[in-house]
Amino acid sequence: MSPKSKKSQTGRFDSLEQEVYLNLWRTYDRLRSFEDEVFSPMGITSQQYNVLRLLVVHHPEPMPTLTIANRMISKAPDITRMLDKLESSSLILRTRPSENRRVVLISITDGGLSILGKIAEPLRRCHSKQLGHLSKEDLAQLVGLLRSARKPHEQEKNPWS
Amino acid sequence: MSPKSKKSQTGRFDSLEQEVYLNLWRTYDRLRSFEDEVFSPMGITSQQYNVLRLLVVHHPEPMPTLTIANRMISKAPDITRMLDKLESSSLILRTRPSENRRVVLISITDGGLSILGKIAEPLRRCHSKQLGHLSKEDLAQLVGLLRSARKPHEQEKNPWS
DNA sequence: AGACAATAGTTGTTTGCACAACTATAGTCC
DNA sequence: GGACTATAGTTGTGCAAACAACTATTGTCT
Repeated sequence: MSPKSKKSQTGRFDSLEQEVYLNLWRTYDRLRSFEDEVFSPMGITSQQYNVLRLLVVHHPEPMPTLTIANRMISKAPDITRMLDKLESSSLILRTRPSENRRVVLISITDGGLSILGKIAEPLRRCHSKQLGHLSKEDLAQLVGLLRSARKPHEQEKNPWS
Repeated sequence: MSPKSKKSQTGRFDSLEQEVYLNLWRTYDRLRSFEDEVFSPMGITSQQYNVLRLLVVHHPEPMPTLTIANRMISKAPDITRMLDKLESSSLILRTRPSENRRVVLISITDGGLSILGKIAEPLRRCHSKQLGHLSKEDLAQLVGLLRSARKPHEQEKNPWS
């Protein structure tokens, strides 16, 4: 057996794929901490922020609960309790239409809109702290690679695919 | 105001940096679910697997608790309880040396080594399912971009920088 | 030697995440 | 039109993560 056996290709990783995955994990973890600094003083989590953001895009149309869950960045089996919190802080409103009493429609309130307004600027600064050191070309390339990395794992007709 | 105002550059994102971050999050989340399928049948989490992996690299030398915590991929404020679980499944061993009774040295047991052996092959398959569809060039480029993305946020003398 | 600071882990508590089982409402098909 | 299936949310439970406060041990300084 030469010194060039199976594992020597990537140093301390078992495969190039593993190296990518672990780098992805690490990078996500490092960058996430910056976002947390923006959201936690406002009393919301990044997942909750994402719900509000989805609602703004559709505003003034409301969205059904599970439609929101499916469009979340990270999947949300706990959507009900999450909306509970947003509702109790009066950032969203729930209504159950009489035409179809199965669905629960969610809409954003003025309070919700106002929080988004207050967050916008600090969040922009946060993203620039996270990644502002990369060139536009690198950023664009990174988006492209990430997209093709997860492509086979996204279902059709999903906004992320 | 032309239709090409501030936000039109990236469609539904506020900035290119945000687009990268959200893509990073989404991609990490999609790929993670595959790993979970490998680890949970073995009764460990991916973080616990990582502890074992660090220990193997140093084996047969033991490692102090906080050294492990610092080398983890995602930071681990909960390291004690995590090691508790590994200890109660007899995958690691704790010793408190009499020369310095502040530190707790952790070493991997035969049971721990054996679990790693059993996981190796399914994990390799998992990584290939996650990212096997990308070319070696794309993978290498992705690692490079991820590394430079988090570079300013890693401290010196950290194995991830 | 005694006070103070630094190091190394542990524990308390709260909050978030995941999976599965459950309830309620609406549509379908003899 | 009553049984069956599909859809839309909700709840129960257990485990993992985050942050801060705490204990124990060692090193330092006068």
